[in-house]
Amino acid sequence: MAIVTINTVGKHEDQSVTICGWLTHKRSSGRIRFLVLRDGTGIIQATMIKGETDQQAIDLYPELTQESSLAVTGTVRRDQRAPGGYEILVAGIEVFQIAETYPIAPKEHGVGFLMDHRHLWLRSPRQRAILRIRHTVIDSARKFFDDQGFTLLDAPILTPSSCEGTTTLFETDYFGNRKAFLSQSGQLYMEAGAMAFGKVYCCGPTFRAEKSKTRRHLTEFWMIEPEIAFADLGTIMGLAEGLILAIVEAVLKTRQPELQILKRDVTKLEQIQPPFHVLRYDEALQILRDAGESIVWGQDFGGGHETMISNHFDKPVLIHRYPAETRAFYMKNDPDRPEVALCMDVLAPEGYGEIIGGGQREDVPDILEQKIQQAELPAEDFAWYVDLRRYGSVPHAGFGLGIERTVAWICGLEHVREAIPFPRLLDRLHP
RNA sequence: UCCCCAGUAGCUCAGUUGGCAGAGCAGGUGGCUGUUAACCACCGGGUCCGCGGUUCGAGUCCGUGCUGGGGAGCCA
Repeated sequence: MAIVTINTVGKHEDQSVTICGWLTHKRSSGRIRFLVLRDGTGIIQATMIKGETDQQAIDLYPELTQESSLAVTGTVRRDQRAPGGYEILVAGIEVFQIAETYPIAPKEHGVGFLMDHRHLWLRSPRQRAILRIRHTVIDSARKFFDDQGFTLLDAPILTPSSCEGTTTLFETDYFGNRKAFLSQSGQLYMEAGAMAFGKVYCCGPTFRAEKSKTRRHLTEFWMIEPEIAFADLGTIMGLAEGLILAIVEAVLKTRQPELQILKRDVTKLEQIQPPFHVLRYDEALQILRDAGESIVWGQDFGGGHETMISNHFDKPVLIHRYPAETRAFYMKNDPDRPEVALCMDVLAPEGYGEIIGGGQREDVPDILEQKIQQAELPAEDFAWYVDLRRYGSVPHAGFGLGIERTVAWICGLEHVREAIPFPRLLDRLHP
């Protein structure tokens, strides 16, 4: 007897199969009983009818609780009344375990309760849809880079000092007399990689010990960060557009059922077509001023500002050449206009905010050293980084794409916490 | 760190002017010959977040602490 998965059950019409899965819920009416099974690939209804189903299985029905693990054997039948079009006419049931009373009832629950039960919440259709889309986002992004000759280069998680210097870091004292920190970006290491491989990217977790408590923030989140040698700001702006297009295309192509579960308006995703809108910081500033915001040149945009800008457009917006003051020390200033940096952000549509940040890196050793000093960073920690400019320095650029914000945007989520299997937030570490 | 909101049954919530603690779901029992979060009847289930105060009387009003949620700043 072949064990088949629910998504392939249609190929076995009128054949006897075994399905291994969990009972999501059950119903009965007189002499007919229904089990709804989930196996990770789909959901199917199993039907027990007196006279056609083994009496032993029918007698088992009252014992079967939500989330009990079962192997159900029976005949695959096409039936209009069954969700999914097919059902199993049960011959027999083998029980792996009768589950205890399951905390997550088929009804609405509060966020706090669901977060406390995240390990079980993952079983619900909505969460599975989101996390499958996350898989596709990461997978398609990696394919995009792989196909263009990038090398995956994993960045370290434990680092001797800050990549950016400003944000709060997670500290560990494991390394004796010197502190170590959890990485907040793999970028500096990708720059070293770009000088070795030409084009590299990393994809991994990053950590920010900021006391941020908003729907866009996680304490631990994932980034995919490409870095390219012999490249300038324009190169990576094109790369960013191509990456987002590739991700959206892959999700639309392979995740329609999941988007449907999420009730996502796919027309919003279908209109993500090239070319994206490209604005200078000054132009974005003008949009805000026209909307009545009193914002002065030199100020960075807040979350509300980003939403206002992105609401002007129906696809992602690239904003470039922000005031250098608002950017990290490693950004190269525009030689034609030194008060702005050769940097760019990509704002997702529908108010999802910044999903990409990047730019061209400072490639002159003396200027970089000055910037490190101005940022009041310990020179010795960055000596290796300056070395990259001493031994064959080249123009190079890269960016980081936030996985969870991208997933939240594509899925149309209210909060990034659902875009990662086990979210770590301010004051939330469990489960 | 700051601002706003909430905390009542396992879960989601209602609880009037301060006057006997409630419903739906989940759980249990029974019924129903095709259900779609099935339905119907019945049953069990409470530190009303903690502490202090006002009052004849507090789930309700006041103070305070804790927990959770939303937002700001900062960021992806």
